[in-house]
Amino acid sequence: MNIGIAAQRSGVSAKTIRYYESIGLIPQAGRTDGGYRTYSEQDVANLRFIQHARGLGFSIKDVGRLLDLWRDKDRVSADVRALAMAHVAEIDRKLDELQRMRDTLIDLTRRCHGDDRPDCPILDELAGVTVDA
Amino acid sequence: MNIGIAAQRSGVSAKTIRYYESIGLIPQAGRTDGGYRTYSEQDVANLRFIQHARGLGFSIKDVGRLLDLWRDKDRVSADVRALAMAHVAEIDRKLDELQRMRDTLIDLTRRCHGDDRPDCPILDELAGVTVDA
DNA sequence: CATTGACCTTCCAGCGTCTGGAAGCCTTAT
DNA sequence: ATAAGGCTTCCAGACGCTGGAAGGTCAATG
Repeated sequence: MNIGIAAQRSGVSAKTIRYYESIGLIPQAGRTDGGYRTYSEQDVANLRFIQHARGLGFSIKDVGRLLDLWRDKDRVSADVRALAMAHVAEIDRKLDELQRMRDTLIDLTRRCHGDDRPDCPILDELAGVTVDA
Repeated sequence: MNIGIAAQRSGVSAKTIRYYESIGLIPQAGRTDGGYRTYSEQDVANLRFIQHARGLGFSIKDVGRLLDLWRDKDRVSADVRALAMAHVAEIDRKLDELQRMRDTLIDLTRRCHGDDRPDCPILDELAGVTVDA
Protein backbone atom coordinates (compact mmCIF):
# COMPACT_ATOMS: atom_id res chain seq x y z
CA MET A 1 0.00 0.00 0.00
CA ASN A 2 1.05 3.60 -0.57
CA ILE A 3 2.15 5.97 2.15
CA GLY A 4 -1.18 7.83 2.25
CA ILE A 5 -3.09 4.69 3.12
CA ALA A 6 -0.47 3.62 5.64
CA ALA A 7 -0.76 7.07 7.17
CA GLN A 8 -4.54 6.83 7.44
CA ARG A 9 -4.43 3.36 8.92
CA SER A 10 -1.68 4.05 11.42
CA GLY A 11 -2.61 7.54 12.48
CA VAL A 12 0.89 8.76 11.57
CA SER A 13 0.94 11.43 8.86
CA ALA A 14 2.73 10.69 5.59
CA LYS A 15 5.09 13.55 6.31
CA THR A 16 5.95 12.04 9.67
CA ILE A 17 6.40 8.55 8.27
CA ARG A 18 8.99 9.91 5.85
CA TYR A 19 10.61 11.73 8.73
CA TYR A 20 10.76 8.56 10.82
CA GLU A 21 12.39 6.80 7.90
CA SER A 22 14.91 9.60 7.45
CA ILE A 23 16.06 9.39 11.06
CA GLY A 24 16.18 5.60 10.98
CA LEU A 25 13.34 4.92 13.41
CA ILE A 26 11.75 2.69 10.79
CA PRO A 27 13.59 0.88 7.99
CA GLN A 28 13.58 2.27 4.48
CA ALA A 29 10.33 1.35 2.78
CA GLY A 30 10.26 -0.68 -0.39
CA ARG A 31 9.56 1.17 -3.62
CA THR A 32 7.41 0.69 -6.67
CA ASP A 33 8.86 1.13 -10.16
CA GLY A 34 7.61 4.68 -10.05
CA GLY A 35 9.47 5.39 -6.85
CA TYR A 36 6.49 5.28 -4.49
CA ARG A 37 7.09 3.86 -1.02
CA THR A 38 5.14 0.70 -0.26
CA TYR A 39 3.99 -0.57 3.11
CA SER A 40 2.81 -3.89 4.51
CA GLU A 41 0.39 -4.63 7.31
CA GLN A 42 3.39 -5.22 9.53
CA ASP A 43 4.68 -1.76 8.70
CA VAL A 44 1.34 -0.29 9.68
CA ALA A 45 1.47 -2.24 12.95
CA ASN A 46 4.91 -0.79 13.64
CA LEU A 47 3.66 2.70 12.96
CA ARG A 48 0.71 2.18 15.29
CA PHE A 49 3.10 1.00 17.97
CA ILE A 50 5.17 4.11 17.48
CA GLN A 51 2.11 6.32 17.58
CA HIS A 52 0.94 4.80 20.85
CA ALA A 53 4.37 5.11 22.43
CA ARG A 54 4.65 8.74 21.34
CA GLY A 55 1.18 9.29 22.77
CA LEU A 56 2.50 8.14 26.13
CA GLY A 57 5.24 10.72 25.81
CA PHE A 58 8.19 8.44 25.07
CA SER A 59 10.99 10.16 23.19
CA ILE A 60 11.89 9.01 19.70
CA LYS A 61 15.01 7.41 21.12
CA ASP A 62 12.99 5.49 23.70
CA VAL A 63 10.47 4.49 21.07
CA GLY A 64 13.37 3.00 19.12
CA ARG A 65 14.41 1.03 22.19
CA LEU A 66 10.84 -0.14 22.74
CA LEU A 67 10.59 -1.24 19.12
CA ASP A 68 13.80 -3.22 19.53
CA LEU A 69 12.47 -4.87 22.67
CA TRP A 70 9.18 -5.58 20.99
CA ARG A 71 10.90 -7.34 18.11
CA ASP A 72 13.33 -9.19 20.37
CA LYS A 73 11.56 -12.36 21.41
CA ASP A 74 14.33 -13.02 23.95
CA ARG A 75 13.75 -9.75 25.73
CA VAL A 76 13.20 -9.63 29.45
CA SER A 77 10.16 -7.70 30.62
CA ALA A 78 12.32 -6.10 33.33
CA ASP A 79 14.01 -4.02 30.62
CA VAL A 80 10.72 -2.77 29.27
CA ARG A 81 9.48 -2.01 32.75
CA ALA A 82 12.66 -0.11 33.64
CA LEU A 83 12.28 2.04 30.55
CA ALA A 84 8.68 2.82 31.42
CA MET A 85 9.49 3.62 35.02
CA ALA A 86 12.31 5.95 34.07
CA HIS A 87 9.83 7.70 31.82
CA VAL A 88 7.35 7.98 34.67
CA ALA A 89 10.08 9.56 36.78
CA GLU A 90 10.67 12.12 34.05
CA ILE A 91 6.95 12.83 33.83
CA ASP A 92 6.83 13.29 37.59
CA ARG A 93 9.61 15.82 37.34
CA LYS A 94 7.67 17.77 34.75
CA LEU A 95 4.45 17.50 36.73
CA ASP A 96 6.18 18.92 39.77
CA GLU A 97 7.64 21.78 37.82
CA LEU A 98 4.33 22.65 36.17
CA GLN A 99 2.51 22.37 39.47
CA ARG A 100 4.94 24.74 41.14
CA MET A 101 4.49 27.24 38.31
CA ARG A 102 0.77 26.88 38.56
CA ASP A 103 0.70 27.42 42.30
CA THR A 104 2.72 30.60 42.00
CA LEU A 105 0.64 31.90 39.11
CA ILE A 106 -2.64 31.17 40.84
CA ASP A 107 -1.45 32.97 43.93
CA LEU A 108 -0.36 35.96 41.90
CA THR A 109 -3.54 36.18 39.83
CA ARG A 110 -5.59 35.98 43.01
CA ARG A 111 -3.70 38.93 44.41
CA CYS A 112 -3.99 40.96 41.21
CA HIS A 113 -7.02 43.23 41.03
CA GLY A 114 -7.38 42.71 37.32
CA ASP A 115 -9.05 46.06 36.80
CA ASP A 116 -8.10 49.27 35.01
CA ARG A 117 -5.45 50.28 37.54
CA PRO A 118 -1.78 49.72 36.69
CA ASP A 119 -0.46 48.21 39.91
CA CYS A 120 -0.08 44.49 39.70
CA PRO A 121 1.57 41.93 42.01
CA ILE A 122 2.35 39.76 39.01
CA LEU A 123 4.68 42.36 37.53
CA ASP A 124 6.03 43.14 40.99
CA GLU A 125 6.94 39.54 41.54
CA LEU A 126 8.60 39.22 38.15
CA ALA A 127 10.54 42.39 38.83
CA GLY A 128 11.69 40.92 42.12
CA VAL A 129 9.88 43.49 44.22
CA THR A 130 9.17 42.10 47.64
CA VAL A 131 5.71 43.06 48.70
CA ASP A 132 4.87 42.24 52.29
CA ALA A 133 1.24 41.78 53.16
CA MET B 1 29.51 46.33 32.87
CA ASN B 2 30.45 43.52 30.51
CA ILE B 3 28.15 40.71 29.48
CA GLY B 4 29.77 38.18 31.82
CA ILE B 5 29.00 40.25 34.89
CA ALA B 6 25.50 41.00 33.68
CA ALA B 7 25.05 37.27 33.17
CA GLN B 8 26.21 36.49 36.70
CA ARG B 9 24.03 39.13 38.26
CA SER B 10 20.89 38.32 36.29
CA GLY B 11 21.12 34.57 36.20
CA VAL B 12 20.87 34.62 32.40
CA SER B 13 23.89 33.15 30.62
CA ALA B 14 25.95 35.40 28.33
CA LYS B 15 25.06 33.11 25.47
CA THR B 16 21.38 33.53 26.19
CA ILE B 17 21.65 37.30 26.62
CA ARG B 18 23.12 37.53 23.12
CA TYR B 19 20.35 35.28 21.89
CA TYR B 20 17.68 37.50 23.47
CA GLU B 21 19.25 40.47 21.79
CA SER B 22 19.34 38.71 18.44
CA ILE B 23 15.62 37.95 18.55
CA GLY B 24 14.76 41.45 19.75
CA LEU B 25 13.52 40.54 23.21
CA ILE B 26 15.96 43.06 24.64
CA PRO B 27 17.33 46.11 22.82
CA GLN B 28 20.80 46.06 21.30
CA ALA B 29 23.34 46.67 24.01
CA GLY B 30 25.74 49.60 23.86
CA ARG B 31 29.31 48.84 22.87
CA THR B 32 32.75 49.82 24.08
CA ASP B 33 35.42 50.98 21.63
CA GLY B 34 36.65 47.41 21.55
CA GLY B 35 33.24 46.12 20.55
CA TYR B 36 32.24 44.66 23.93
CA ARG B 37 28.59 44.92 24.91
CA THR B 38 27.91 47.05 27.99
CA TYR B 39 25.05 46.75 30.44
CA SER B 40 23.47 48.98 33.07
CA GLU B 41 21.73 48.11 36.32
CA GLN B 42 18.45 48.61 34.51
CA ASP B 43 19.50 46.08 31.89
CA VAL B 44 20.27 43.59 34.66
CA ALA B 45 16.83 44.28 36.18
CA ASN B 46 15.24 43.58 32.80
CA LEU B 47 17.15 40.34 32.50
CA ARG B 48 16.09 39.28 35.98
CA PHE B 49 12.48 40.01 35.06
CA ILE B 50 12.85 37.88 31.96
CA GLN B 51 14.48 35.09 33.94
CA HIS B 52 11.64 35.03 36.46
CA ALA B 53 9.00 35.06 33.78
CA ARG B 54 10.71 32.22 31.93
CA GLY B 55 10.89 30.37 35.23
CA LEU B 56 7.12 30.57 35.45
CA GLY B 57 6.94 29.03 32.01
CA PHE B 58 5.94 32.07 29.98
CA SER B 59 6.95 31.86 26.33
CA ILE B 60 9.43 34.35 24.94
CA LYS B 61 6.57 36.05 23.14
CA ASP B 62 4.60 36.42 26.36
CA VAL B 63 7.69 37.60 28.19
CA GLY B 64 7.95 40.34 25.57
CA ARG B 65 4.35 41.31 26.25
CA LEU B 66 4.97 41.31 29.98
CA LEU B 67 8.01 43.50 29.54
CA ASP B 68 5.93 45.92 27.51
CA LEU B 69 3.26 46.01 30.19
CA TRP B 70 5.87 46.43 32.88
CA ARG B 71 7.32 49.45 31.13
CA ASP B 72 3.92 50.91 30.29
CA LYS B 73 2.93 52.99 33.28
CA ASP B 74 -0.56 53.37 31.78
CA ARG B 75 -1.13 49.65 31.67
CA VAL B 76 -4.22 48.11 33.20
CA SER B 77 -3.62 45.20 35.55
CA ALA B 78 -6.48 43.36 33.87
CA ASP B 79 -4.22 42.84 30.84
CA VAL B 80 -1.45 41.35 32.93
CA ARG B 81 -3.88 39.15 34.75
CA ALA B 82 -5.47 37.91 31.52
CA LEU B 83 -2.04 36.94 30.21
CA ALA B 84 -1.25 35.05 33.38
CA MET B 85 -4.58 33.27 33.42
CA ALA B 86 -4.25 32.20 29.82
CA HIS B 87 -0.89 30.79 30.75
CA VAL B 88 -2.40 28.92 33.69
CA ALA B 89 -4.94 27.42 31.30
CA GLU B 90 -2.12 26.22 29.09
CA ILE B 91 -0.31 24.75 32.08
CA ASP B 92 -3.50 22.97 33.11
CA ARG B 93 -3.73 21.45 29.67
CA LYS B 94 -0.20 20.13 29.95
CA LEU B 95 -0.79 18.89 33.48
CA ASP B 96 -3.83 16.94 32.32
CA GLU B 97 -1.95 15.41 29.45
CA LEU B 98 1.00 14.39 31.60
CA GLN B 99 -1.30 13.04 34.28
CA ARG B 100 -3.13 10.91 31.75
CA MET B 101 0.16 9.54 30.45
CA ARG B 102 1.30 8.88 33.98
CA ASP B 103 -1.88 7.04 34.92
CA THR B 104 -1.60 4.76 31.94
CA LEU B 105 2.08 4.10 32.50
CA ILE B 106 1.63 3.36 36.19
CA ASP B 107 -1.14 0.92 35.39
CA LEU B 108 0.99 -0.81 32.79
CA THR B 109 4.11 -1.03 34.94
CA ARG B 110 2.01 -2.48 37.74
CA ARG B 111 0.77 -5.19 35.45
CA CYS B 112 4.23 -5.96 34.08
CA HIS B 113 6.12 -8.68 35.92
CA GLY B 114 9.42 -6.97 35.36
CA ASP B 115 11.36 -10.22 35.52
CA ASP B 116 13.37 -12.27 33.02
CA ARG B 117 10.36 -13.44 31.06
CA PRO B 118 9.56 -11.75 27.76
CA ASP B 119 5.81 -11.22 28.05
CA CYS B 120 4.94 -7.69 28.93
CA PRO B 121 1.64 -5.80 29.04
CA ILE B 122 3.45 -2.58 28.22
CA LEU B 123 4.50 -3.84 24.82
CA ASP B 124 1.12 -5.47 24.35
CA GLU B 125 -0.61 -2.18 24.96
CA LEU B 126 1.65 -0.30 22.60
CA ALA B 127 1.09 -2.94 19.97
CA GLY B 128 -2.65 -2.50 20.42
CA VAL B 129 -3.16 -6.02 21.74
CA THR B 130 -6.29 -6.17 23.85
CA VAL B 131 -5.63 -8.29 26.89
CA ASP B 132 -8.72 -9.07 28.92
CA ALA B 133 -8.24 -9.90 32.57
C1' DC C 1 -4.45 9.15 -26.52
C1' DA C 2 -4.47 13.38 -23.87
C1' DT C 3 -5.71 15.54 -19.98
C1' DT C 4 -7.06 16.12 -15.25
C1' DG C 5 -6.52 15.68 -10.47
C1' DA C 6 -5.01 13.17 -6.70
C1' DC C 7 -1.20 11.32 -4.90
C1' DC C 8 3.59 10.77 -4.59
C1' DT C 9 8.71 12.39 -4.70
C1' DT C 10 12.79 15.34 -2.85
C1' DC C 11 14.69 19.23 -0.72
C1' DC C 12 14.82 23.24 2.03
C1' DA C 13 13.20 26.04 5.73
C1' DG C 14 11.12 27.09 10.05
C1' DC C 15 8.88 26.45 14.64
C1' DG C 16 10.98 27.48 20.06
C1' DT C 17 14.77 28.09 23.04
C1' DC C 18 18.68 27.77 23.61
C1' DT C 19 23.64 25.51 23.72
C1' DG C 20 28.19 24.10 22.03
C1' DG C 21 32.14 25.01 19.51
C1' DA C 22 35.48 27.18 16.41
C1' DA C 23 38.29 31.03 15.07
C1' DG C 24 39.79 35.18 16.28
C1' DC C 25 39.89 40.04 18.77
C1' DC C 26 40.28 42.85 23.39
C1' DT C 27 42.05 43.70 27.90
C1' DT C 28 44.84 43.26 31.77
C1' DA C 29 48.61 41.51 34.29
C1' DT C 30 53.05 39.87 34.53
C1' DA D 1 56.26 40.31 24.83
C1' DT D 2 53.29 37.10 26.18
C1' DA D 3 49.79 34.67 28.48
C1' DA D 4 45.23 34.12 30.23
C1' DG D 5 40.71 35.05 30.27
C1' DG D 6 36.84 37.40 28.50
C1' DC D 7 34.73 38.97 24.57
C1' DT D 8 33.23 38.79 19.40
C1' DT D 9 30.74 36.45 15.31
C1' DC D 10 28.99 32.64 12.91
C1' DC D 11 27.56 27.99 12.17
C1' DA D 12 25.49 23.84 13.70
C1' DG D 13 22.77 20.90 16.52
C1' DA D 14 19.31 19.51 19.81
C1' DC D 15 13.83 17.93 19.73
C1' DG D 16 9.92 16.37 16.61
C1' DC D 17 7.85 17.49 13.39
C1' DT D 18 5.34 20.62 9.68
C1' DG D 19 4.81 23.56 5.61
C1' DG D 20 5.77 24.61 1.03
C1' DA D 21 7.78 24.52 -3.62
C1' DA D 22 8.79 22.11 -7.81
C1' DG D 23 8.07 18.31 -10.14
C1' DG D 24 7.12 13.00 -11.15
C1' DT D 25 3.36 9.00 -11.18
C1' DC D 26 -0.98 6.93 -11.57
C1' DA D 27 -5.84 6.03 -12.48
C1' DA D 28 -9.87 7.58 -14.45
C1' DT D 29 -12.14 10.27 -17.69
C1' DG D 30 -13.30 12.52 -22.40
